[in-house]
Amino acid sequence: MELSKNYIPAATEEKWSDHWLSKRYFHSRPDGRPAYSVVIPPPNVTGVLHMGHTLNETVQDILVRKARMSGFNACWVPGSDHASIATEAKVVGMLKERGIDKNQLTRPEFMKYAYEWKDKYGGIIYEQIRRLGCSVDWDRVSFTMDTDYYSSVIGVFIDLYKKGLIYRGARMINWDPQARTALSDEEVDYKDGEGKLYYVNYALVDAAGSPLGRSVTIATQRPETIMGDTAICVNPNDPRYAGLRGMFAIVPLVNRRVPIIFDEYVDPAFGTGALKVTPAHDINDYNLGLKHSLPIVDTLNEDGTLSAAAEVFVGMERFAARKAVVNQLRTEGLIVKEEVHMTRLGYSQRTNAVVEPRISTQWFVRMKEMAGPALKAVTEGHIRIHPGDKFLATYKYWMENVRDWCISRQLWWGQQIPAWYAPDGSFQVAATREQAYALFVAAGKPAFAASDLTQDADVLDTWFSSWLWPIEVFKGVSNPGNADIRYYYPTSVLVTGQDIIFFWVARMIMAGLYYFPESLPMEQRVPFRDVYFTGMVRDNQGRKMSKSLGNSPDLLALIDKYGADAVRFGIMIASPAGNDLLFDEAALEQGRNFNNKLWNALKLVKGWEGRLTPTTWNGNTPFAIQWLDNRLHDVRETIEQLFREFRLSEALKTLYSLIWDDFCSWYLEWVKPGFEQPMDAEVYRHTVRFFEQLMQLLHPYMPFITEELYHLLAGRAEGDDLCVLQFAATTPANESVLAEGTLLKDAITALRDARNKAQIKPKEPIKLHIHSASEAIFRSLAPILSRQVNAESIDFTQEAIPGSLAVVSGKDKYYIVTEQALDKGSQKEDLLKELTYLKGFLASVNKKLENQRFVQNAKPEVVDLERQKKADAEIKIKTLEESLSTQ
RNA sequence: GGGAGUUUAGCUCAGCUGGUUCAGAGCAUCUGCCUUACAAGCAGAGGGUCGGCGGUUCGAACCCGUCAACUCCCACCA
Repeated sequence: MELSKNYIPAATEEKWSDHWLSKRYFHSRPDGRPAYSVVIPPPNVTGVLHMGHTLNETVQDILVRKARMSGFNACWVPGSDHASIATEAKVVGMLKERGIDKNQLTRPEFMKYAYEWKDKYGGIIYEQIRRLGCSVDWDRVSFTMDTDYYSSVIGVFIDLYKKGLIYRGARMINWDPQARTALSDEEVDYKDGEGKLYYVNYALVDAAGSPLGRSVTIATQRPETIMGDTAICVNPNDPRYAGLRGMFAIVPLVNRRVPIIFDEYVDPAFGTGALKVTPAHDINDYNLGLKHSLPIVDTLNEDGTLSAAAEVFVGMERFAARKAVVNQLRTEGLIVKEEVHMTRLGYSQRTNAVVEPRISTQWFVRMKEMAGPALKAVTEGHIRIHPGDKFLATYKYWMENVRDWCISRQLWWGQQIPAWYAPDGSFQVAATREQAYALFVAAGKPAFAASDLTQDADVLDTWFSSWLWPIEVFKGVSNPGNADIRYYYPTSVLVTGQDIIFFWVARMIMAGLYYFPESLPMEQRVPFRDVYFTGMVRDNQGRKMSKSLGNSPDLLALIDKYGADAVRFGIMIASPAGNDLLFDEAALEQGRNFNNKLWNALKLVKGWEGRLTPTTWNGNTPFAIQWLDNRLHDVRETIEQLFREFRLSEALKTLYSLIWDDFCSWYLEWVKPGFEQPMDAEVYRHTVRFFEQLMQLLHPYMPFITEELYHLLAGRAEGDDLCVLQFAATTPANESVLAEGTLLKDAITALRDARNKAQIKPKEPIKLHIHSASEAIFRSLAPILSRQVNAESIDFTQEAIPGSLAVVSGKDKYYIVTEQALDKGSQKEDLLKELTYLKGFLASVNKKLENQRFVQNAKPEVVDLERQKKADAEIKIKTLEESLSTQ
């Protein structure tokens, strides 16, 4: 079989992707094994996967594949989120391009376009997930607007409403007067700009309305809202205004008499310390109004012109009205000062119009009741957050300072709120018109027909559907108690971004605790046992990835260029848990190079296959095999520990080094036969076995190339595929074999370095004399050592060899004898440098040991350690001095 | 404005309960090699006052205080 020069990912990846799929390896059904279930954080249905997703998906696939190979029934549920805001914005944009205005469409017409859009673009993310090698169960694809899912969301809304956990309340929304629509917070861009602060005099009157000949000055940026003022507010602790108690002010232009109210909300240091209160046009004013029972005068129309309630300048556009009001106030001599003031204004992403804050009635979920148990689930350890407790503080802060959740959105794409309004404005919450009407009937004979009811126009916040995700993907809401939900819930681990800890993670915990009865133990109600937070992916300059910067790479292009395994490697190798990841293509190159390294190792090993010779070692296992065998045991235990701690990047680094250094650089060189020499059959058999084990360990990270190599290494029976090959139990390594390996590697490195520095040519053989307390060990290692340092002979000595080049490594001394003229200069220099360092080191250790307070206070084992260091340093110094004496 | 986090070699990061065989790894750099798997490679090497200052301690990258820079989430003050 001819193997190509380099590894070519494309064909391999498609082949295995298809094979795994046809074998249905990733399809899961409840059985006798323990479950390991993961639900994908559903990406936006119309989006493409960005590097943040790639990181999350890769982490999940690593965990899932590892579990699948470790005796678990692994189930990874894929899916997508209808993402009401983002998707609706895209659909509206698409319609605009076609010359269609959303406002001209009926709701069903719009929904038809939206579903068309979803069907067209929704598949892109699934293709990306497949190309990345994600081992998801394709039979379980879920979507937050699926029929069952939709009705589950509605059902939960109705249930919460019945329990009094959902209520209607006021909230300031962002209004776009040009588009005549409400905007989500995400659709508002804030820009700093220069504004003007106008200082306006309000005349004061007494309770009877008689002028007092005094006035109060307020500062405002929005004089056009003056006509909506319903109070003046000052701080009760502000001595300047203490005398105003019981007085009233006259609102200019409209001459409305409004009370002076006192509230600590007002900052005496800002402006004049007196605030005009306009409940209809500012959320803080609105809250003040609620607190002090003030009337609301809404002076603006939907299109941003002044309404009849303004009384003056009715119909004028708001900014024109501002100028007009200012002029009028100036004319009346009421403006005492104007000053420039830096301010931030919100602009609509859709029309670039300045956003107008507007009070509106919205639906809210009470959070206090739900936050308590959700906090407890984490603080009591029923859910463990990784890494460490880095995000615990954030979570606690959120749960303890929770605000009620506004769940209505002024959009069409989403689950429409199941509230039905009668012509008189009263309403009932029910799944259908008929059920709602029945409720009206039950409440008393209504004077209207069912057909007169209108459904609430708003839809629910996307998070109000995604908080049910870990339950409803297993049909836990729509078909309670079914086999899947009983087997797979709670899920094993949630992998997601730290930025949605509150939006999503906390709310899923709330939903799980709310949905499953309190009679069950907490650990059966929580949606997941572990949460693993990934950081944000940034570009290599630390900037956030964004479309406008154009620094967000196209995942499929990266896979085409480097291969999926290299992309996975690159994104994982420098991905500290919970920290931001600075994405750099250099890491992907490293991944590609690693692929190639594996490929070349395979070529080497396969080259031996054709010329095997019967083994000659008669039960004496060669050291190289003993050593790598134990290295594998050692690393496997390390890897298991790292996985338990979710330190996946560390685990990959460990594997990278095991494969590149231990296996390729050391082991393969140690067992490699001489030029044109045959390969020992037993050594070959072990080598293939080691290679398989390495591929198995690496498989969760780099599934394609490992599967490919597993099959190229040997013929496999049907169904013998790496992705389902079960790990053997780990056993501890033999420490003394590992120590001998270290000794051997150190000796080789030291001798090669000495050869380099003395400019002994690689082909020039040397005679080696070793002076070591570990002579027996060196004797057994001599065959490897001599080949690796090109020594034609190895002898053991008790004293320095005259005319040789001395090398010191640890406590051992080596003397190199060669025909070639030696350049001992740099070698001697090295020895002297080492000697200086050791003497300094010894001095510091001595100083410490002479310090009575150290000897008395430090732990005995620490003192012993210092004494050991002293003894070792003294031996090494003696060794060095002896060696130097021959130079 | 409130909360949280980060700061260790040129870059990305390890460093577990404080103890100079812990100042480390990878990448990049430099030197020598087209050595019979691999130049996308091999063999080596150099490189850091652990953000600044102060404190606790026999001893601090690690604990405490303070300052600075950067980041994220929330709120956005007339």
